[in-house]
Amino acid sequence: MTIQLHDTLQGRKVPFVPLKEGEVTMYLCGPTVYNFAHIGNARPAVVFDLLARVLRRRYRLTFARNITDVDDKINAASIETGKPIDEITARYIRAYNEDMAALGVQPPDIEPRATKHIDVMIVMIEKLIKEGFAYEAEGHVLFDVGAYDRYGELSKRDLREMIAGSRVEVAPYKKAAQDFVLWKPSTPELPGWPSPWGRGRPGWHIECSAMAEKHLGETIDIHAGGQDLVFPHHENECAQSSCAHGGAPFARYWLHNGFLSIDQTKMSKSLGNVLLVHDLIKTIPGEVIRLALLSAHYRQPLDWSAETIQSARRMLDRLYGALRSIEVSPEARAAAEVPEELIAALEDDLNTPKAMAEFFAIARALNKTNKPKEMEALAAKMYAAGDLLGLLGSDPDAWFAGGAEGDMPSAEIEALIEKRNAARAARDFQAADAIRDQLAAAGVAIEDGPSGTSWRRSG
RNA sequence: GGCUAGGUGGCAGAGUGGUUAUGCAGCGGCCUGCAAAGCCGUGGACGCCGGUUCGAUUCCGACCCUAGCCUCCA
Repeated sequence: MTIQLHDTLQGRKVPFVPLKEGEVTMYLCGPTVYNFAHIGNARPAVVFDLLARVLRRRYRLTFARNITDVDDKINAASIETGKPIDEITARYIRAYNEDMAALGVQPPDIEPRATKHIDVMIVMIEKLIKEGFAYEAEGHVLFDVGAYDRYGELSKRDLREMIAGSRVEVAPYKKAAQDFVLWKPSTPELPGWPSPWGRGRPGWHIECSAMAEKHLGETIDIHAGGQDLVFPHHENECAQSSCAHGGAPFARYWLHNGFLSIDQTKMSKSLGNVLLVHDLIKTIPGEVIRLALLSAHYRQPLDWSAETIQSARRMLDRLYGALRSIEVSPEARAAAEVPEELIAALEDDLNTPKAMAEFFAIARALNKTNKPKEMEALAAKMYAAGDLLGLLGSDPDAWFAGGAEGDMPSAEIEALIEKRNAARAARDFQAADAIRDQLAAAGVAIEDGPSGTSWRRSG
């Protein structure tokens, strides 16, 4: 079975066949580094990290995720804080990578920065002007949408309707309202680079086109990002790249993740409900956030709430619970393979809910058996599945010990359990239950099993 | 207004032209000193109205509702 992916351009799920056999190129629109990443930013990072892991099983993947480090929002942040632009971008690039790492996101193969690719952008813009797809006007260079007859194909928009419905005031130097900026002039205070059109800076869309071309070639296999980038960002990238490359397709598969809402409402600064990953990971294990983001299919909308988090935590409780007190030798772990059904689910347009159902099926099989060898093999299988999904990276006991904030130190808990077990051995159940109540009051739940008593912070 | 996605059991969330999603919660049982965890069993669903069909939650059409985009935004 070939991998199936939903392509936005074709509007349906299609078999994935890379351009070059055995090799895949993928580009994901990364962050604009003017602030910490919020939970909505984390969704594409996590989702397409998983896709990268799935693709790497079969192909040699080159995965690029850019960093936009020249942008009006960054300039605004600099003016607002009085801090130099470099300091701001360096800070948030580092924070972004730390935050994503906490969510189990593996670093991409290439992390190109816009400011390091100005020369490539200028070459591309020159080419677009030369070929008649762009024009210069008052220090700006604009893409001439009218010169490209396939504009609107990706976002399924009719150009005429867009002009009619345009709500933006059209700059006087534009030939047409929908023409977009490739290059714009900078004032002396703002970042700028010399160019044939004077000192200036690139427009947003050209960055991705230029960086994708430089690192992945003229036609890339997969271009991914959030649904809201389809228009105008990806439509414009598509137009620029295709026109600069003699009509060659820019991306062969366009993947877009659905939107994330917070308590059923749109996340926005004005509502004050923007949740930063940086803050969330202070109280919620990164693994919980990752699983929560993967708990719905990537193209579906996902609502983020206390319940979403709780639910992901419970799922991990169950998975870790199955693995508790099972020793897995390195040999067993090396021999273990991810179950085919789970891989099949992921290869079917990244059906993570189905994959999780398969994951739970192994957990159930493991809970059911009491044959040591089988248990070890199943546990090893779970760890293999966890490696693919970017989950189960902790030791099970550590997971339960750290599940929630507790004011009782682990050593004290262990001591009380020992005391309670002594009481149980003496059949003094009243004393034993009193200790259990005491632990429960401190947020610690205990479980008596055949191999002794285990505990967890229940939160 | 236009475009694009959706509307599934108490909640989250897959999937399918007729047969168990899965997780959490509920109920019954086993296990346990009692619990918990686990296991077994169980109830409960496909927005509304038509159409196609032996049969539709699944296909087709209309309608209602929701979200995103159309302006910076993952």
